[in-house]
Amino acid sequence: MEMAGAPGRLRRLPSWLITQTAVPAGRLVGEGLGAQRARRAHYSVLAALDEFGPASQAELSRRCGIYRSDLVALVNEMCGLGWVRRAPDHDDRRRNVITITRSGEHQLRLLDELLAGIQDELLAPLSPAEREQLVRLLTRVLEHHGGG
Amino acid sequence: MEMAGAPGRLRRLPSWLITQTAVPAGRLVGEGLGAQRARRAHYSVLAALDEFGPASQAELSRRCGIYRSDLVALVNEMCGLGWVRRAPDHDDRRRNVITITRSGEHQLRLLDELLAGIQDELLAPLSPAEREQLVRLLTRVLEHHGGG
DNA sequence: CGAATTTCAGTGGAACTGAAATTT
DNA sequence: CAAATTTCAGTTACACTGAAATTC
Repeated sequence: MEMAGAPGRLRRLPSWLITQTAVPAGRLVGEGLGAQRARRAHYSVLAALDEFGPASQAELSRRCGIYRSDLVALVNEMCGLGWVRRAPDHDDRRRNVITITRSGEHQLRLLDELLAGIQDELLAPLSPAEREQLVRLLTRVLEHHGGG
Repeated sequence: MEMAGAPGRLRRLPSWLITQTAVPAGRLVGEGLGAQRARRAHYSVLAALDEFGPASQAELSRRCGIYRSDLVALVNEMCGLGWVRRAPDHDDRRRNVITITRSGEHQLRLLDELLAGIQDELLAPLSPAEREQLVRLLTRVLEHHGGG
């Protein structure tokens, strides 16, 4: 929403700046992905499968920071959209093996380009050097809190 | 949750870093405030009332970036906790005037100290100069997207 | 009349918890 | 037996929408 004249206490509070910047970030990404019938978690799973190959839902959970419980419905959706396949793992029958499809790979490339444009929009006021600096700082904060 | 080995596509994506850093930020703030029976929005409203004086709910909505609809329940809670008072505005009978109480001012100071400690925890890996740099970069991004 | 304010009743994605069933 | 995996059934804070009633 449009915010006018927030209190100085908030404007100077790093945690507030981070969560508040996450609002337009999430909105831009959500709108962009939504136009391709996708959400953030979909992209994360596609990226993990593309980078690390077929994986169990538990592994996807760890790689993507998505709860195992939430992954069930997510993989259901992605199967329905034809982006991944779910098959039982015959070596460990507790597991499912999730595999990206051709269609999923195509979707991933498409979302890559879409998201690149969204980064430009989100970080419009920053120079390339400043964008890198922001990425470096956030990466260190995130790694410190169990993200790495 | 614990995340291990996220895909490079995600780790390099600024929008992902921002929304992902917002998770520990929101968790730390939520836990800290929760110990004082407070939430983020409570602090925002107290800060706005302290800095700008008594205000209508619509003004608080604009200042804090909280929807007018959500402010109703919020102010109800804060009245119940004794942090603010709600009174009809006799000059404009559409409005309520929300005023911070002594107890609310005391609570605000308490939350100020609590949140200062949480910033230290959140930004632990960054030097003071780097924290300022992060604040400057995020401020510019936020102002560009209607936050200022 | 149009516009602003308060309020109620919702939706929807996201983060998170607890537990049951199965298998290792 | 303990530990891991999948799945289901929730909860909670948050961002957001739509509309009614009242007043300016």
